[in-house]
Amino acid sequence: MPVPLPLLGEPPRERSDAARNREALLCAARRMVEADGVDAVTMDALAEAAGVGKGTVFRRFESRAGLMAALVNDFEIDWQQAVLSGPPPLGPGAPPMDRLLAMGRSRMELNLTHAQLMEAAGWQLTQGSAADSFIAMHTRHLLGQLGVRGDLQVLATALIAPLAPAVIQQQVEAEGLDLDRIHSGWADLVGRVVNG
Amino acid sequence: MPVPLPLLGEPPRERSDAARNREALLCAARRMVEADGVDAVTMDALAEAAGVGKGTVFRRFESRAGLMAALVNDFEIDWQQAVLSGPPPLGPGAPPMDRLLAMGRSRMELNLTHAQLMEAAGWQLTQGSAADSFIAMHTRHLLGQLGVRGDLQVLATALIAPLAPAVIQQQVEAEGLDLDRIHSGWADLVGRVVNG
DNA sequence: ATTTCAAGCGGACTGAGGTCCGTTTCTATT
DNA sequence: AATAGAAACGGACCTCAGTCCGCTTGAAAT
Repeated sequence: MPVPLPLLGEPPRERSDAARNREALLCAARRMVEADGVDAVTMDALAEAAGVGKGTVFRRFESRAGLMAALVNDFEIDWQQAVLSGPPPLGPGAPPMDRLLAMGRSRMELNLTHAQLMEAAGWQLTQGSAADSFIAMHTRHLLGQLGVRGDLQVLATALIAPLAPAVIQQQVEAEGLDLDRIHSGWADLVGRVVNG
Repeated sequence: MPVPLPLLGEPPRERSDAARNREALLCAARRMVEADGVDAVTMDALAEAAGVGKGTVFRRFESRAGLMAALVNDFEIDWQQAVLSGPPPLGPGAPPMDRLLAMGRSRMELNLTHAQLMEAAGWQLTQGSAADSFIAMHTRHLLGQLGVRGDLQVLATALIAPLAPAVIQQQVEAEGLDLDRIHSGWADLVGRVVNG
């Protein structure tokens, strides 16, 4: 019988009860975040809200940070889709510079909106994981199209660093700047890099 | 009698036992960090090592992050001194561009060396506190001297962001880049900004 | 339908950060 | 030297992330 036949290295597929619990946990977590904020999501409370044991929560998500990363992942997927195949200027079709500036703006907004969640996700996602890797790649790609010469890997990393949730949040909430101004400054920076 | 006389708003001076305990705690903490790393510094262990109660630790430093911030503060003071009145090119006397590049290099090294400590200090210091404020101010000042036009506050923040401990650490430990390369890339960025 | 057993489950338990409050100690004043 | 009261102290106590292990269950094979 043509069973899914476990391909080399593929995890052997999730059991149905496991899948059900994972969904229940994610749903409950989203509800709790929406209702009472990120801090209200304790692992015990989440387990109870989802009607499972605490051990199950950790089995599914490893840690609190892992859970938060899973929540952030939804937005991340959408955003990557928008960049890869959404409408211009964020998506393909617009001139590279327009796309780069749109990416910066869009990322600032995303990072500001979900700053708390991303903070709670910690290293699991904020730094060093697939998300950052994707942005760096894309930025590098656009810089290349714009004819920028130099160490594009390091340059791209440097250009996205100011978009980090903590940096944006600091500027908005402590220094009282608005996103327009921050984006203008960043656009200025990008402009100088491209025309340097 | 010429008592210190409490100047308006000055905190009323620390009691002698409090000062003694603060020193004992900081010493013990430094020893523990050196001996077994940042993670080994638990509040209970620290209290016992310093021979005080746990409540005292929290009275002095508010939180674990606050304690770590106090430890980082030592290095921070030294660094700020070096920038303000140390030998060139980091200190005054060298051309602004030399100073700026030296600042970047020096800060990268500092942030990489104490990445764990700074991470543990969290928002207390990594973002939004006096330390960042000082660097931003200084960067802005140098950019001004270099004749850079534009929103210097935002521009300075953007230029400093890639020096953040997490960013440097990520590049060195996960991407395998060395500090020379990272600094070259950053210098390139700065050069483009100044000559843009 | 029955068997088998890996995967999943739950909740008691541990360890660490942070709080509280009754007790002790410093210091200013008389 | 005695006194008063504010500041500091200490450690029991609370919450919450994370672990462990004996029990249960889903699904593949007979």
